[in-house]
Amino acid sequence: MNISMIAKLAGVSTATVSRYLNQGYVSEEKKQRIREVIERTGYTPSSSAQTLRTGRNNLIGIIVPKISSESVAKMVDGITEVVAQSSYQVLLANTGNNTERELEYLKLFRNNNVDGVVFIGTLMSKKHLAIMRSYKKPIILLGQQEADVSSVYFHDHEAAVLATDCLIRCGCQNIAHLTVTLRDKAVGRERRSGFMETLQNNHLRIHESLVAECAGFRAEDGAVAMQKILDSGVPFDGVFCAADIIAFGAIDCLRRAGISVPEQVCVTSVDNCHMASLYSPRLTSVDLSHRTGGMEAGAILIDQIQNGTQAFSQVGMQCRLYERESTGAVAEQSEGFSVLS
Amino acid sequence: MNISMIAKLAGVSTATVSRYLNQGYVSEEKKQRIREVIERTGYTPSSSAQTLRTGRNNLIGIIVPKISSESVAKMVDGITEVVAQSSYQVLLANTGNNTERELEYLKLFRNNNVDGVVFIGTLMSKKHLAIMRSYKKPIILLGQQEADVSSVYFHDHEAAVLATDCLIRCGCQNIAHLTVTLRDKAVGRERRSGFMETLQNNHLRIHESLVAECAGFRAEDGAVAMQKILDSGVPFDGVFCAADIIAFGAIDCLRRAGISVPEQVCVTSVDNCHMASLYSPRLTSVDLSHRTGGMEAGAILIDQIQNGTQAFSQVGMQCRLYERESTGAVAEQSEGFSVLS
DNA sequence: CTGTTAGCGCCTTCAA
DNA sequence: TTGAAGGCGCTAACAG
Repeated sequence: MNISMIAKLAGVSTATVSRYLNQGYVSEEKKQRIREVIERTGYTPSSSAQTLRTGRNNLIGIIVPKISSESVAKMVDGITEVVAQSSYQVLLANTGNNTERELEYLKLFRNNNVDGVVFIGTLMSKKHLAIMRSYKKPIILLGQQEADVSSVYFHDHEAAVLATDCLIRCGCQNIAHLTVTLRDKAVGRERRSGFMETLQNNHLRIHESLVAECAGFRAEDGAVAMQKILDSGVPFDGVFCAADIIAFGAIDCLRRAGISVPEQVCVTSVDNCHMASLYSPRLTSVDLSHRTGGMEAGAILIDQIQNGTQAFSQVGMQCRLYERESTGAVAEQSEGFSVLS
Repeated sequence: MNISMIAKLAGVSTATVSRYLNQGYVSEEKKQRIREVIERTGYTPSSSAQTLRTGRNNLIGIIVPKISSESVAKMVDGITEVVAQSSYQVLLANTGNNTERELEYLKLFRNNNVDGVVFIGTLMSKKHLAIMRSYKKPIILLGQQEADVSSVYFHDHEAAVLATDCLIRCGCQNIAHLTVTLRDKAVGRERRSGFMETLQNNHLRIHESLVAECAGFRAEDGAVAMQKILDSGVPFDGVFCAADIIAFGAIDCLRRAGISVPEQVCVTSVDNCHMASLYSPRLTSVDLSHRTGGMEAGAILIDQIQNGTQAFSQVGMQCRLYERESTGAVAEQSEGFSVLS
């Protein structure tokens, strides 16, 4: 079933059907006939033919490091929500944290396939930036901020400030930090600098032994790092963790060591993942608006595709602190199980 | 840059270049020349032209209810891993638990776009089944089992048996169950029937007031249902929850009621989500192999596409019980934070 | 082993 | 307002 069949059945030319389908320079009478035939036959134009002819694919590509990461899934959820309201569809490339594959998909998408790309980046190499800066198609970097690349980023530095500040307000004097690799600009560098800066602004000492780098993004990595700090023997009364999952590991480690949260040590982190409000103790954490960030990135991308504006835009998302039990706060009325309280 | 440019530069015909790109009925000498030109120019064939010509799209569609659900994300992760090893790419449709949209995407994919579909279903209506059974293209149902539709499903019934049996082995005599809507065959009907059957086989009484249906898949829904059972006043010493997230809500509710897990009440559930081994108490849960199920579905689909075998295949995934603190078990050596023990 | 050729289905001038 | 016609880039006979 193709356009010429429809044309024949409706007694018009293929050009008229095509106009009907697109712009609409068609008399009311013929419109009726065409509409009727299309409904009766259930005809849908071939997207590959349309693409071949117009060069437009109606496809956007998303490159993610790991779809089974909660924050990544939230961002993708946001993107798909926005995209679903347009005529675009989403091509998903899940690289499994493999940097080489990221580059491959970046190239693959550029050469063919898609009208635009959302790239959820973690470790940005020179190669990544080179490709992105010379990309022929609209591309939005999501979750990281880099010069000369349109990006939707999260306020990692500010989030760390909020989380650290919260510890200080709780009376913590000796604050530890569980960080991640500095090669990750957002989670590593930005959050660490927010932490450092806040301590300095409050004239608190930064003890080297109280900063430990986690080997990865697993709870176990957080527990190992926490243990390392415990082993150092330097006393502390607060811990700022670079991510919730690390905080869970850290709290677990503290529990095993017989240290209670928040009575002896307060804990904060960043991400406000789903379990943060369910864990025991409920975790004080900073929400970065991952889902909204995804929506924003999707909207900007579609706008760039449709208006051909390659203008750089850098958008930072709001972040917000949720104070919970791990810093001694009581659960808010609005969240958790208010039904029961 | 198209195939005829390459042909001209290499001094051969387009057909030869095409053969080089596909089957390869080309002399060694011309192969060399073509390879050289392609590398120099960075040429990639236009996938839309290929699709138009061959009818093959090299695209598979995945329809999911909610990408930000952990189990769904795991399945998608599995699918993408398998698909990445082929020449196919993945089109993701995230319906946001909207049944109408599921049907729309099912049709959209059928009419155009894709060579095959993996459908992660939850609530299967007559319409769903009708469309799937008359689908012109290979389609795999993932996570549910239905007659006349190729499917990769999880052993929900058996998982419930394992989880319930575990409670009985722990000495529980009055076991409650937090279930979900029976319209969800896998999570609702199958898990409930596994629970019922196990009680009967063990000559244990099923008390109506000890079975409560959760309004949804949120921790809060689990907490509300648990509270309803508490309010009934009927004593119980074990709870089997239809899903981990429900169990977290239930445990939270019990904690607020001053009931300790596992000392007074043992808790088990199904999903073995990431937090199950991190929660406090660590949650005894049955793993359904979501990720492996995704890989299986992807592999079967690609096989069906490539071999044209529309033969039905029904594959059930393995399930496995992980006994943890919520039923009084000590953490296994192999999981959790063995580094610290 | 290689080149010529005829479309795949659609959109888009151009002329009417 | 409409129809005729060319061609997007590629593949698969077919003939050599």
